[in-house]
Amino acid sequence: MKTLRVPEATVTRLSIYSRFLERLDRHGITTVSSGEIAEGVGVSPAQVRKDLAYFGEFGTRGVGYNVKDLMKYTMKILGLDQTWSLAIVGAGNLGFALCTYNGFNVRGFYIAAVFDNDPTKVGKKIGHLDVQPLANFPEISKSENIRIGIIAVPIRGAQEVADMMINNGVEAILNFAPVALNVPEHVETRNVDLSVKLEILTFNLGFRSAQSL
Amino acid sequence: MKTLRVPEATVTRLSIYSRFLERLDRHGITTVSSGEIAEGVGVSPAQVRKDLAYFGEFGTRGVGYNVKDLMKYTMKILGLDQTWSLAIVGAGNLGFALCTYNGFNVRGFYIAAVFDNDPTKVGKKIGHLDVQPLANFPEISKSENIRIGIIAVPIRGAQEVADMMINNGVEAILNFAPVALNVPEHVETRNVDLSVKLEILTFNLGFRSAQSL
DNA sequence: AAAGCATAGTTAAAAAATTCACATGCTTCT
DNA sequence: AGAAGCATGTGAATTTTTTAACTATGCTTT
Repeated sequence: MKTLRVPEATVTRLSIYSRFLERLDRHGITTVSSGEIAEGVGVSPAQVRKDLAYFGEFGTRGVGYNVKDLMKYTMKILGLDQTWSLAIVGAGNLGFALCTYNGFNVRGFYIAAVFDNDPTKVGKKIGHLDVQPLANFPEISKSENIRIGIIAVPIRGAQEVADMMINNGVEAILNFAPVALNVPEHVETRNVDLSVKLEILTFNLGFRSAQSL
Repeated sequence: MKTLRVPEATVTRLSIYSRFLERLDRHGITTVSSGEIAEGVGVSPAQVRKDLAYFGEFGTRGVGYNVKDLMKYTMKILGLDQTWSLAIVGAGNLGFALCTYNGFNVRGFYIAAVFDNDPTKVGKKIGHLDVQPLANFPEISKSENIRIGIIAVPIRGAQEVADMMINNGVEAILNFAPVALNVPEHVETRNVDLSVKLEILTFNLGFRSAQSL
């Protein structure tokens, strides 16, 4: 089998292209060129073509790409031709926001359950969900076929939650706690760190002044 | 002047190192090696040293780095030796979560104001803040010296909000709407896209199965 | 039907980022 | 004081990623 490592940056961009195509489709646009995609998402046309080339040939020379088709292909590649059930652990403000965030549903994610071990939160309603005690995780993750977990607890609890998830069959974790999780090799994790991007901005604001000295 | 472009990945990691050092410091640890930092944040020791080398020599050969000092240096480099006033536009769930998120204060960010033009939201309290109508942005951004704006509105409103921010002196924008903003060259923007990382996970879950066919 | 045009796909070159390996220099121990 | 040990800092090598240039192909128009 042809084993071709796909750069993570390519996957990231694919996700962005995919969303952009969705938007074009909603606007009734049927055809798009690599240049237009590039312009729309802020990369180079060559980059767009190169990224897509990892996965096949999706366009028509001289014409461009069929929006609907390419959208479907990209979603398929990203594994979004199925619905993924998610479990969120942590029903604080962040957990709450994630639960009510609409962007997930649109992309085929379904938040199946929210957990917290704070007794003042357990039982509270978030949208159509009741906040569950952590003790219910094994049962629910099984019945809902949870393969992806989201950690929205403070640093101190994050590793413990991760371990618990993994013990219950979770294969991938999206971690909002700013800490590197220690996980077995077969488990995928990615961190979302809300202040990193902000600090890139402050770095650049400062660096620019330094440059002009 | 020595002009040395610093890779964005380096800045990203610097932010992560910085937070890790903060944590070590809170635990009373005074000295740390590149290897320990690397282990703690999940990169290679050489990477840590290389990243730091862009900015100077902060360690002692044979010993390592002084935690407190390196923490201060990294924060200084990131521009966090001052308090940054932020304005959030969008008081939906995400805006709310961002307002109440504690991680920002810790790193020297201060949320000075929240805006929304939904009349049902204006005037509501989020923490100590009243949600302001967008019309108040010019006045408040001036009096609070807002240089960084956060966009937490849906796609459709994002560009308009960005334009408005820029017209009022905002120099950097953190954008949570999944769309590429069109901004003048002197304005820095970064997007935070909550579903991209999730889609990297689903890609990897699927790709792994594909590999083992 | 043929020619021209536009854009995808591909290969090669360039640039960027990471890793490697070692020389350097501080600290400690004898 | 000297030697040994250890971890930094750095220049070179490697790998990865991006950019650019080129080629091929399908559509449209004449």
